[in-house]
Amino acid sequence: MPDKTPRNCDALAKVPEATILRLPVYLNRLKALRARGVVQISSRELAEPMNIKAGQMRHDFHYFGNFSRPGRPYEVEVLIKRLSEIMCLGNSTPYVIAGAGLLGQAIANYSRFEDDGFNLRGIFDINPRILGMTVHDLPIRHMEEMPAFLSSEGIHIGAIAVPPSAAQDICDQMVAGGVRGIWNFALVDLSAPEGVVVQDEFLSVGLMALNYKVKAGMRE
Amino acid sequence: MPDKTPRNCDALAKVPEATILRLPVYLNRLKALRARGVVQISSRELAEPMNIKAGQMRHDFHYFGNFSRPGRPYEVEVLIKRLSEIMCLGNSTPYVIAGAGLLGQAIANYSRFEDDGFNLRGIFDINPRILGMTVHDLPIRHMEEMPAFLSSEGIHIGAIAVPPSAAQDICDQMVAGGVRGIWNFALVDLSAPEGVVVQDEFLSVGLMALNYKVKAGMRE
DNA sequence: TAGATTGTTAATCGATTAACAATC
DNA sequence: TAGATTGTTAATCGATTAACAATC
Repeated sequence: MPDKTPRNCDALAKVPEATILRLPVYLNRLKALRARGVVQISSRELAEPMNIKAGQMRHDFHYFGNFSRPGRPYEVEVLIKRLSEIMCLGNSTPYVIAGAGLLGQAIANYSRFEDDGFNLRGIFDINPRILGMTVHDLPIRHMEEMPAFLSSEGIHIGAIAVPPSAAQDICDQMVAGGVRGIWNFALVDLSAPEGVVVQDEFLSVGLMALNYKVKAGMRE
Repeated sequence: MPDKTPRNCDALAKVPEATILRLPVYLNRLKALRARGVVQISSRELAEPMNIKAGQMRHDFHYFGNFSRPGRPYEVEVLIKRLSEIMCLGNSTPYVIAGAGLLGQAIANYSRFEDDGFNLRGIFDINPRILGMTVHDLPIRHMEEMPAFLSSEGIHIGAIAVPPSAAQDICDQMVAGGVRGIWNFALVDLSAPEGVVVQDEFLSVGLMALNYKVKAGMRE
């Protein structure tokens, strides 16, 4: 069985968006299983607790070559390694947070991101009362320092956790500092130049969708 | 032009999941426009800043009848009203938060949810050092009180912002208290009985997907 | 009228599911 | 062998896009 392209981060092209969004879910689950001491697992045992069909998961894997051999279960460790490569989580990825309010601090202290290969390098705000205070072992710096900081540290990912009214300005500053990916928690549609990825994390969308499904379900 | 079904919350059935997830995005945008004093707007002006095609948005609207008349632009106020009805955001919806850490507090203080018709009624934790402290004008109560509180207040929606190891237990308690929709921030796959909706809000999925898109894009 | 807009259907595109050969 | 599993393709299903009639 000849090994198919693509092994790792060289993938892309025809990999569906929907698959890309499921890979992190698989990875999370696999890490939880590894922590419980699970070494081998079948596609059914892996997929079904996530409410995903085993065949769909195998189909997703198939975009990236072979993860096992027919008849043999998956090795948890192998899957974690392969999926981490595919998701480009190999070397530590530095990022910053703009906004040191409760949400910014919650993100900063969410240690799980570090297990996944992300490394918080700076957190910024404009509130003089909290400047210099420490969050997750980092001093809160003034927002004015951010663009130069981003350039000198070579950081390409930034999270925006500021009020909507300030978000576009912060976005522009991040882009000026060389950021290529913006994780946006502010409830505004940011405009960013071609080549900069904006990933919206609109929490109220999830809450509204949940509410809809609950109320729709209660009528049936 | 006879008015089509369904006017409001009676929709469902054949409305695609993808459409349901876009309605809150439209609603957010419309509220921002209203705040800026915009009264009328065309589908193009409304959709394109959200990176959504005007035709797709009209197609989405079409599941719920007519929002304007051919040749006439949309009235911002009318759209907000109609979309709010469709999303069942009419009367205030009570909810609770389990976990009063940074993330739980961030959710509690995210005032936007109130504009959207949600009403935080309780926040629970087990850490004795923070019990009784006030978050968003509510005392932090002990988790043991939660099921009875949920029943007596008739609350159907709960957010889980506790460590993954505690999440399934909290989920079970919420279900016991009558919750029908769980907004899950803990990185575990919860199992809940038929009829209970679990909406996962796995932040690390968004960060990993962003990282992938950035690194994939940088190679091209 | 001429240009622009919404409502609506048909055509295209993409994602999921089903099925099964190859393998253990 | 018999039963179970992965890899892989084809068939189905659902969502997006294109196109245009009706209307202003």
